[in-house]
Amino acid sequence: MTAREAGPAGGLDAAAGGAGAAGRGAAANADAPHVESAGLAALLWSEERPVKRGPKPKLTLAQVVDGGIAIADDDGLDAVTMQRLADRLGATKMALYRYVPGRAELDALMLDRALGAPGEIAGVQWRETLTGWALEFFDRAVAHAWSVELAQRAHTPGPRELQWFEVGLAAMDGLPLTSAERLDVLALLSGHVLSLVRRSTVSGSPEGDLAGSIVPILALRADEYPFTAAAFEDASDGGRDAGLRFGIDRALDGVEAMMQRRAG
Amino acid sequence: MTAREAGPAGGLDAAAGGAGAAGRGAAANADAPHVESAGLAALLWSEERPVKRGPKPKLTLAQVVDGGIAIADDDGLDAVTMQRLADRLGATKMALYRYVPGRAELDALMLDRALGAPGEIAGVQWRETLTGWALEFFDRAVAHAWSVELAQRAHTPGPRELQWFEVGLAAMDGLPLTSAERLDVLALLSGHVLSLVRRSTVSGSPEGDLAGSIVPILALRADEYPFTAAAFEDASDGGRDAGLRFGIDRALDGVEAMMQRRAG
DNA sequence: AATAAATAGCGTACGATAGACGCAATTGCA
DNA sequence: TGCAATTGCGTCTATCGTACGCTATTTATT
Repeated sequence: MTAREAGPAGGLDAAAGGAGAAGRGAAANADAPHVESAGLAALLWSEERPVKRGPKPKLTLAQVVDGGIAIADDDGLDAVTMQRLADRLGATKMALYRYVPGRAELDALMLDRALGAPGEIAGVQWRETLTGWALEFFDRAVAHAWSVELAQRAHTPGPRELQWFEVGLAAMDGLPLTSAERLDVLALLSGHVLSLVRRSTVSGSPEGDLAGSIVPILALRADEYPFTAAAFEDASDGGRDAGLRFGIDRALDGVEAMMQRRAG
Repeated sequence: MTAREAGPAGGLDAAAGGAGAAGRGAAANADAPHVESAGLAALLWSEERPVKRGPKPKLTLAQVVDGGIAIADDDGLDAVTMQRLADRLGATKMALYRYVPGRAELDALMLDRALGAPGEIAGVQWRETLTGWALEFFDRAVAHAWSVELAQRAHTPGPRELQWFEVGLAAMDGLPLTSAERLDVLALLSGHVLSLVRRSTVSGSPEGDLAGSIVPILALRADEYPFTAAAFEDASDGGRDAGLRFGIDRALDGVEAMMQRRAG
């Protein structure tokens, strides 16, 4: 867990300039050029290293990352241990460090690969484009529920994550909004989406969500929490992802209202 | 890591009915009545156990939980280990298990205690009340930035967390919204708030936020991500928590717009 | 063709984690 | 005065990430 400490530890800050890296958390296998100084950034942007001398690698970086994703999909993020990943790939634990500097970097690679780049989102109107953006983002995230955890940690964004930004911001091109406001819109939407992904599929277990654990408690203490008890009783049979649409629609209603107010 | 697996493992589902608990993940120290069958729920609602026979406990549950909170405030959630907590309290690691069944339960207790119950939120209008609700929620969460992580995991809500629901729902009493919609409003607001808390204070380190790590990357690849590069360049000197107000205001604008549409 | 230089795989550590188990000392109630 | 409950905690295990260095393999150079 210590190693999973978020923040700019280890090789994360190496992306901040290329020079001055190799600090205290110097990567394992400093002798492995495949990985070396540039650290995470080189991995995320898959900078090739054509120098070929020693034995041929048995694996590829993509295999390692995909293996991690497969394990996470099956049994959750915590099941992705170097040992289990190695077993799956038919290698030993330590062999993996020839491909990935450490667990933190593996996480970053898994995230960027699992989310993927946004597809072509139909829509000429900003509003339907942003709605599609949020819905597609949701779909990607629920498909790999563990990715939410990684996405909301401090991390170095990968190329595909930046693509999401790009597409989202492009949808707002020409609107009467400042740059900060555009980013705030995406933050509001993505925060909502990620929050809902968590509720939808917490640990993949049935009734693992908040409503599932809150209802039996409220049954015993309905008098202390009248509004809450009533709300959860009424809403128990609500549509599956109605909350997702509701939040997106309300957020964009709000943006629209602000722009109209600003225009008139 | 295995033990920190989120979801209804261990004693979490014990809250789901009282009966039928004590499954596979039976709590440590099954011989300790202080903790025993009821598990987390009994702890969260601080059900007393007046039976006094053996030696007097050196500590109290509150001391243990507060100790954990203090460590998390200082050095983050990952620094809260049973060992360190024991050192701080002048006890041994294993002694703590007399007060708390395990790490997961400690987390739940820390969360409920750190967030606390909402204070008296001034406001007669629903809108200003909900704004105050969100802002106060933000303040509480930033004061204990680690709490976001716990709040967004699957967990059993404690009494104070339910109080937040209650206050938020009460603010919407009488509005033309369904129960599901009221819950969705709170989900949208809280998702936004928690998301912003993460951005504000990721791992407590300077420049640990997304903008901090994204800017240097964009400097190298501005041509591939023109909108993103431009947006972050413009917005770099924006107000601190302007994004918080923006999201809250937009969300509530959206709710208002929907109600007006519905009314007329 | 022979040699040197890289590079991959990985065996063997180490320190830290959460937690199981059981013993010994302490205390209240009969 | 004992008996039963209860606390503190010493010991032990399984698992985690990963540092270090050896060996085998492959290519580039001579």
